Amino acid sequence: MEQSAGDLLRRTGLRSTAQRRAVLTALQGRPHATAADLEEHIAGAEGASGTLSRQGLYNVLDDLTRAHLIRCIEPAGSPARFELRVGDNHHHLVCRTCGRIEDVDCAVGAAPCLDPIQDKGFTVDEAEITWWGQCGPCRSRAAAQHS
Amino acid sequence: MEQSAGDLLRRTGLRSTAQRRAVLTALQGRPHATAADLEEHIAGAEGASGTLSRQGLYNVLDDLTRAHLIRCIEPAGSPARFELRVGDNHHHLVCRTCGRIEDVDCAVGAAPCLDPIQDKGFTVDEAEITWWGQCGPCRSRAAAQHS
DNA sequence: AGCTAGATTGGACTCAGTCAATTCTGGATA
DNA sequence: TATCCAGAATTGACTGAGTCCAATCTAGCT
Repeated sequence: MEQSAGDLLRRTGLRSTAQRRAVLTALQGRPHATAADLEEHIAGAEGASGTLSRQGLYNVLDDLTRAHLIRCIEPAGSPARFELRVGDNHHHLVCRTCGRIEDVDCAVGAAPCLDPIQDKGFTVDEAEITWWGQCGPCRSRAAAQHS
Repeated sequence: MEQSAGDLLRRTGLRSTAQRRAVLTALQGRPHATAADLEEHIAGAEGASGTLSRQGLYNVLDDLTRAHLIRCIEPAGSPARFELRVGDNHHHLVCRTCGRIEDVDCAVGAAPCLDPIQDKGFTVDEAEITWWGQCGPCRSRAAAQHS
């Protein structure tokens, strides 16, 4: 795991540093983590290198994003969130009540929404879709107190 | 215009205050304005009430948003932006280079993207689409210096 | 004209992220 | 395997955007 993160980095021409490996590892099983989530997890991680400065974290996230190893999403009202899934044209469902985020696969290319009806002279390179609503648990909780 | 803003407010059960009327008026012809844009415009407006505190501005924007008189969008990397167009299911094109935002009409209900393929138990009430790319002028400018 | 719930103000504060100068280190080279 | 240096990390001050709270004001009902 550590090894594969290192390979991944080297393959994309980035140096394999403890900090970058730690961020990649922390993101596994922690989809949509915020910078604060990662900072906390890495600081509390047992094992060798358990430190990473705030600035360092932002640098790493920026480097990995530009290398397309991770993706950054910023739903309204939330700090930036990061995920390992890249290049699969997936989108997001966000719960207005608890902020939970779920991935949603979307047909690539075929869906009309991926091509704006009027492109207004823009060269479009990405379509980002966010569905807003309420997740099951929050809906149940709201119904239970039927006020 | 002042009058119609007042009517609009009263019709939705909100008090017609100088500050709220000023914000609604400022938003006409200023689509996708940020809070700072509005603050500056209102402070510099000739006519009677040219003041509005920062907190007041955010309160007004919040009130108007909850009354569905305006809509708030927050493209990644940009402060919140406000617009008068509501309830018409339109979406946005954003230029990665200059930040310009254009409205794009989208087929209501019919487009597959408006219904997530997997809803993961969510009750979805809004689909928000942002197309990212480069606008015509920025593309020309970039091509001109063909570096 | 008076009253009061609702609206606005001012000022301190938080949160997320950035800048700049210095120090450190991965990994290519000799 | 030791050296070197461009790329990476650290520290700490700083900014921008928005929020909190307590005091004051006012739209519009009576």
